[in-house]
Amino acid sequence: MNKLHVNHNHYAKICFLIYIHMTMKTSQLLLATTRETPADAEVISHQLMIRAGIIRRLAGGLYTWLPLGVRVLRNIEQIIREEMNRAGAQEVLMPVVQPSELWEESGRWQQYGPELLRIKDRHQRDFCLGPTHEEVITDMVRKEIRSYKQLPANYYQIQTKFRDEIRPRFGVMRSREFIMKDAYSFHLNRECLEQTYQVMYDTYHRIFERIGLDFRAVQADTGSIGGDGSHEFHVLADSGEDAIAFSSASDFAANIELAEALAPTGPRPLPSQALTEVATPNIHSIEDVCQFLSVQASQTLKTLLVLGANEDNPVIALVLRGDHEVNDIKVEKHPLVASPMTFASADQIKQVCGCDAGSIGPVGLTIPMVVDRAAAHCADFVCGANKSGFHLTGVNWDRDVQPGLVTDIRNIVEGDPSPDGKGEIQIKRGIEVGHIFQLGDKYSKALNANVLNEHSRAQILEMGCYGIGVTRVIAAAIEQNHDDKGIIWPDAIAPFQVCIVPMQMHKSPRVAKAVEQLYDSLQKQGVSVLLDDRDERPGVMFNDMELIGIPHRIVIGERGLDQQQIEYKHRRDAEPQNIAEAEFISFLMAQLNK
RNA sequence: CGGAGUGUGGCGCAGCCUGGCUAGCGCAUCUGCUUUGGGUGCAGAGGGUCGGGGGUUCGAAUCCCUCCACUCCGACCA
Repeated sequence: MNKLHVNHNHYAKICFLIYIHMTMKTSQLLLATTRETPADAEVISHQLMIRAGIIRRLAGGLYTWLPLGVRVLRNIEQIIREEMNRAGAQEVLMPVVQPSELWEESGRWQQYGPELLRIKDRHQRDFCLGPTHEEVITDMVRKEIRSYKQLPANYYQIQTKFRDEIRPRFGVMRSREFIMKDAYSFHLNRECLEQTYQVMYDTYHRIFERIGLDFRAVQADTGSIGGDGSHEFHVLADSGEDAIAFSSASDFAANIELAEALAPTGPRPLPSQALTEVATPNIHSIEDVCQFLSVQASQTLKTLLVLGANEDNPVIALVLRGDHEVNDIKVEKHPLVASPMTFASADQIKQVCGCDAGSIGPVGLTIPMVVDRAAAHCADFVCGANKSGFHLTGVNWDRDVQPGLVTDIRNIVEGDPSPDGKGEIQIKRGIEVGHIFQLGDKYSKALNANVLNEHSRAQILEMGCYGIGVTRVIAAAIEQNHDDKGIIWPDAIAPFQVCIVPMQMHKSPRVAKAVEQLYDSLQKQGVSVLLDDRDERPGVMFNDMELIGIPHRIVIGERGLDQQQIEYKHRRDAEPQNIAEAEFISFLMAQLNK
């Protein structure tokens, strides 16, 4: 009995807290809207976040979240928490500041560049601000998890990260400090990892669907972090920094860096021209060559010299069609080429080819040559003559030069066949908001994270890691949902679901009474409401509410009350509609549950 | 890292080249009036060591030196 009573009080207290959090009057809220667009904000989401009073810049790549912004953040975090918990993950919270020892154990203290912000404490001990938490979580697991019976396990946190970006820009889209949900799973074997990976893949779909974003999961490169399977989750937006290749006919989607460029179909055309050397004084770039010789870029070949992976072949030639771009990720995977891909110096070029960069070509080269599939399919092409100021025309493989190693080393382009054999490639831009990896044993091995298996043998764990850029999701949501008046929040993450804009409330007791009544009953229904109780002109209030993107707007004025009506308009509607006062609450609840 | 640029009330800018009254303007803020279904109008007020330091000069926001901060562009040329 006593216990129940206590619980009841506790429950009432929680309700009260939520109550306060849900509703608000503008007179109590830091509504920091501005009429003018900041000069340094380049993308629309950054401009609107500042104008709507969501963030303020403190220093380069560092932002303060104002009350309105925090409400959006919390909404997103809540969705993520619910879905992660539902997927069986457990929440933890790890330090932002991390000791160098762990990073030395994993080898990343040396590997990471200046992006890792290193600091010393008063005892001159080395620390860093965590750009990610593989080391810390692996350390936790190796200390806490002893038995295979405790596996699999998935731990996540929602926490601040710091990466000292070369050039922070676009507001919170590429900031130095940002909030991330990162999760790390641990398994006895790869099959188990793959299962959890699939669960996370599905969970991410649920999360981004609930937030209300138009997104795609795409196959991605595993990057420097290592491992096998990886998907990126991209919000589609023209301002996105990443290019994604889609098939027009199937659900194939991959980061442009990873999508395989297939060989052109059909046999290579037969030679029809004679090999000719032409003088091309001061002509270097493909563009110049095309203009000078009146040929298409696709009829030319460019030859790049990069450093080799071993001393036997210090310089390697890469041959691509003039209109194609080299893909350094693909190139670095080639056994002959040094990783990271590094261009040969001018001196090395001179030594190997006997000419300047700009006149290099495959004909007569004695170093190993890696030829792109599309380049290998060209006939009667133009290329450098390995003689400064000269090019060759009418060049043909086999007849004039052996193609050597033919493979895929370029970026896929629009119109290429889809790698899965269905349809053509289309390219769209996306904002990366999530990334999931099968890490394997990279960190668990380095940090010796093992458990005893059923045979009482120590066994290194398999790991997966799963990130969501929480703050970036907000910017991406705005990029995707705005108009010339401001933000249009998806309902699930809006700082308030509903706003009430009263007309002349401070002069009309009748309006004031109707407004208070509605505000109270919506509060009781658990609706998150913002009441604009400022003594401002209607235009000011309308503009502010539209700028900050509240999805549902209620207007109460003498005019409507005379006819027992209340005005409703969704942020996306062109025109408001008048609803009978008596039915208004049920009407609104129906709108909210749409 | 390379290149370009900026720093003047809370924000956005003018003034600087050609040194000289009391450093201006717009927005925002405060007061009063006005107005009230789409950023209204009028009047008034507060708020600045002109990024820091040094120098030239009778006199420096302005010219010179130096330091700092920030922003933008570039980092595949073949």
